[in-house]
Amino acid sequence: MAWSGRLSLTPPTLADVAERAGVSRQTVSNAVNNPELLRPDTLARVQDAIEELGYSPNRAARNLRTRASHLIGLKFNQAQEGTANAAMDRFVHSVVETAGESGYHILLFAGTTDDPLGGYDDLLRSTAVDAFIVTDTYLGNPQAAWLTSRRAPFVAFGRPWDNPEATHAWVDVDGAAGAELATNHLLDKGHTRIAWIGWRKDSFIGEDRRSGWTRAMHARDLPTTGLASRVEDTVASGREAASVLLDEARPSAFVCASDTLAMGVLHALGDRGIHWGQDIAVVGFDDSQVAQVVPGGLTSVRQPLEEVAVELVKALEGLLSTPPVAGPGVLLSPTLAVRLSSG
Amino acid sequence: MAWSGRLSLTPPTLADVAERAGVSRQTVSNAVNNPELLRPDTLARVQDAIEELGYSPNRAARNLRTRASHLIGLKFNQAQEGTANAAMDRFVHSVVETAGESGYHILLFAGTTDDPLGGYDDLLRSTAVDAFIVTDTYLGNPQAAWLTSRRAPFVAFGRPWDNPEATHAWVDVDGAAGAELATNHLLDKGHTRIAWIGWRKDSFIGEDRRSGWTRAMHARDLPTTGLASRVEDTVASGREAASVLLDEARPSAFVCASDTLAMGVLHALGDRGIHWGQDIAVVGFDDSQVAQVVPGGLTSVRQPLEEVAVELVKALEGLLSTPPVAGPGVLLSPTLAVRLSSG
DNA sequence: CCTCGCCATTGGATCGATCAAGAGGGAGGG
DNA sequence: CCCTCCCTCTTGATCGATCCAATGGCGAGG
Repeated sequence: MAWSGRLSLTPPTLADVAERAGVSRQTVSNAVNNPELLRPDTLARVQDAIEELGYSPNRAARNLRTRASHLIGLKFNQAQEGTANAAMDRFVHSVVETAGESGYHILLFAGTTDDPLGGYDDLLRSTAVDAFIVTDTYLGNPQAAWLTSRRAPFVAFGRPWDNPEATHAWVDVDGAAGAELATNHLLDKGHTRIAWIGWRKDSFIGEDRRSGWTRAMHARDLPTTGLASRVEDTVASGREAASVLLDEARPSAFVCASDTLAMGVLHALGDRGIHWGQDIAVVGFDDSQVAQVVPGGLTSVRQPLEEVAVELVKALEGLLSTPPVAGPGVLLSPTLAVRLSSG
Repeated sequence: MAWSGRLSLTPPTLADVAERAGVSRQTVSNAVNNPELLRPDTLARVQDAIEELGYSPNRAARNLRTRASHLIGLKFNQAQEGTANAAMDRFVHSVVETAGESGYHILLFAGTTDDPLGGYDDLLRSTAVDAFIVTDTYLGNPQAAWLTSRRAPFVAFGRPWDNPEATHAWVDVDGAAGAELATNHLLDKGHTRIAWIGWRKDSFIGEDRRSGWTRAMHARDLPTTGLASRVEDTVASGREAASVLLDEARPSAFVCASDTLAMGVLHALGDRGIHWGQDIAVVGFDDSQVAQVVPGGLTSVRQPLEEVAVELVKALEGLLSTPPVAGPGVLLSPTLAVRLSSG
């Protein structure tokens, strides 16, 4: 606090504290970083001086010497307009909070989808960040491989689908388990003809989630043929797919790979004057804000993003410790937020 | 690129480049920061060396010497669960992108609502950031005053409602104009009994938006008495308020201070079997994802967050230049995203 | 041909912290 | 009584960039 009132605009340095406390610079440094090395009375004296001067170590100087910035790079991907996938918001918040507790801050940088490596290179070379958190591990995304080749420490939110040999740390949510959870929820309610609306076949995540639906259906000896549709992740596609399925397969419930698609289903049901929730059940995926506020509420699979953040930070701490500890992948289980759309 | 293949894990330094190019360190520094000072042939030689070695200036060292980190602090506030206000997502993305173009990165830190100053102090004292972007300028938030007293450079997204004397830079969106836009849109469609559902009276922002509705109504000599309700920003409150208004005031349209409240209205209309859009029009505020994907779409006032980001960064650049240039406040106009809920 | 002035370029000091050794003093063992 | 060891604290060097003042070379003018 103190220095803010002084005329000089430069914050106090370690040397200032040392002088005031009548000790050497190194002793002040130890008081901050290795208090157990000091005699209790000396420690107290130094801490008093720190308090009086309002001293806080200069990060740039510390970073320069220790070759660590305590910053974690995260590319901020904006949610697509017109979709319901607002997971980034919750995820980023969790990461910021968890990382903060471990002494790390999050540095955001912009990313364009057409240049997936943009930004990483510069931050890495200028040693601006200690590590990265990589989020979009969609098919063919070269980030992980590239970062590995650069020996850059990073942790991925998302499995390395296209490369089972990948050795980097990752954390993911079991999408199949989520879809299974949703399907079983509907099965328990007595539904037998449960349709699936998911993403196009080239999406590993979509196929993973779909497999959960298949698994749950087959476990009860129920057929899945003709009950699945794979489309783009837009409301319009979901609506269209639902419409076709309603005509051709007469399902009594829908499980969707995203809340966006689920909204499309609600739309299609509304078109026909069908009361969703009562007549036909719908379950979405991601527990977006949309699921939460749509009248009645949309039952949706909720990813444990807070846990994901905790695991990511834990993995990062392992990577950045000496010697680095590369943990294996972590797979977390989602939960189901039950609302009126499933009856 | 080159150094990634070397055995040594330390990136090349300015001295390495200097040696390779056969010039002094200062010349390399100039090649990077003041190329116009060098003779063209020298510049080319140095740039070649930089390229060959894959050199990028070490940020910590640069930050230490120049006393600037080129980082902007931003407290990341998570959207409330169960509300539709996902503006943070769009806003942060815009800021990250705009700041990036000016050579700044965004450093996120966590904030708890009960300790509004948490995080600021530490970042400021450790000179981790050059400036802050402050977003939640709700009533009684001490951030702005506190930062001013610390002489910390910052720009606010939001007017200093409770202190007209405040001299800091700010950027805001004209909420009154937004509500007026929405109301006029409905008036043009022939509605005359247009209700308002807004926030509690102690919200400056809420009262500002409300004034736009009043202004538009009065401009056409239409009454507003009995047509307004002020509640908490939740779906349930909006639903309840709409229900009461429907019984007591019989409006043919609703203008709401948020998409969350508008969703409550849709809910109330659904309860009564009223077809929103056709029978009764509804307009929300913020153009959240919810407004975009709800069946038919919710007409909503859209804040020009991209422009806001541009103005914020512009103001920051002024503040951080030497000498600092403190711009006045900037007030931007929102637009209206028209969808089916308004007919 | 020599001197002056200008501009590109150089070498040393510096930012503020931590690292790596080393110094001083008291306790314990021979 | 002396020596060793340990514990606490100090001193000088260092991280890699930029600032500052000074040097060198070159062309123009006398």
